[in-house]
Amino acid sequence: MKLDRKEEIILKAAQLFKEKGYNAVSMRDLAQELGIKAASLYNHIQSKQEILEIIIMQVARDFTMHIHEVSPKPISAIQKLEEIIKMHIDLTIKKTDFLACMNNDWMHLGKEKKEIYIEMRADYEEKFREILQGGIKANEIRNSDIEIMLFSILSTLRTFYLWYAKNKNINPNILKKDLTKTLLQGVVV
Amino acid sequence: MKLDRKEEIILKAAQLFKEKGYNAVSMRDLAQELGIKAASLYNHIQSKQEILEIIIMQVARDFTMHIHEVSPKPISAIQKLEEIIKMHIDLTIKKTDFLACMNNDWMHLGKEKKEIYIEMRADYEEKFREILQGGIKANEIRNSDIEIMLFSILSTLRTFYLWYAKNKNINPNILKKDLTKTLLQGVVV
DNA sequence: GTCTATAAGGCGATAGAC
DNA sequence: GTCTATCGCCTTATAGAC
Repeated sequence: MKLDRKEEIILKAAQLFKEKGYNAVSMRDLAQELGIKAASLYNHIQSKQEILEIIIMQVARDFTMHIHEVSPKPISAIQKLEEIIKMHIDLTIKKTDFLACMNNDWMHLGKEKKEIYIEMRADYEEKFREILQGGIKANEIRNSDIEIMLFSILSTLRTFYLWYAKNKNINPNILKKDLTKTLLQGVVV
Repeated sequence: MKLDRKEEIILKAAQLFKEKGYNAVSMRDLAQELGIKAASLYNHIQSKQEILEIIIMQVARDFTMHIHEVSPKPISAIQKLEEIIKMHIDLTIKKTDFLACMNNDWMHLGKEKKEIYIEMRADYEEKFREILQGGIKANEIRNSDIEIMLFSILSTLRTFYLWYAKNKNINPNILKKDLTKTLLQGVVV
């Protein structure tokens, strides 16, 4: 699996953005990490912002695609939530840096892409909300404040890359089981 | 309640840092928001970094102080968790901008303060972990992966200012009840 | 495809007048 | 306490040689 130069640049950029944040990484920093000069980057990418756009839009599309796949399935709300949690963990493992980047630096997108991102995120949350509502109707999920349940689950899933960074050796299947249990059933006996 | 100039600068800085991130806010931006020139800021503060340090260290101390207060109380683990959740909500309401700043920009602290911050955070997590462990021993809390339970609760509490920004009119007491219920009991019926 | 050189402007911070 | 003027450095990005 050979990476072309552009992919290499984007992967390294995502790694650096995750560690220091978009604005704290200069094109000189990025170039140095790749063993070239800053000017040479511009043979492969148009601008620093383009790198950020590619990173964020790619992973935003992944999430949007997956929830639209899970949402209409003829399964219970609980089973849908289990699939979504599994999906978040898989993406956290496969695309840690991209995910961190999306979470922390989306506000540094250009005007146009930022609007698209915000819309995709709202769409994702709406699909999630519909699943919870379906669960309440079917008496699978507690009839409590839906916005709080939504935020509680989603905030943990969105920042889970922070936990994973310090626990990389865990078995993904055990992880999925334990996180699902905690998010759905809470911590009380 | 009259603010002196330094407090005014720090409050406005926290607000701007929350919106754009530390590195994306220049001293010229900050000064303009206050109706003065950038050079004038330096009569009140030593450097841009000093502003960040004051913001983050203040709220980090608040959290540390409170958990050391709750931890030794002769109450059940569940009651301790309830008090901690209440405390997070109170600080989220009272110091939204400071909290956002701490969460997003702590890595831009100078070397020395960054080390102190990381240590305070580790101490906070350790106290939290001890409370969960006590709860497991007393059979109040499920004997599941403690690190996952810790992260699940803490990640929601730490980013709760994002939710609160869009739901400012909610009654704090109802909020505390609902969030506590969701974090402790989960979402399943 | 990478290099050197450089443009054009923003950055944090200081000096000194008022 | 705020101002104007400025320093020295860093920034993204381009031009043109090799």
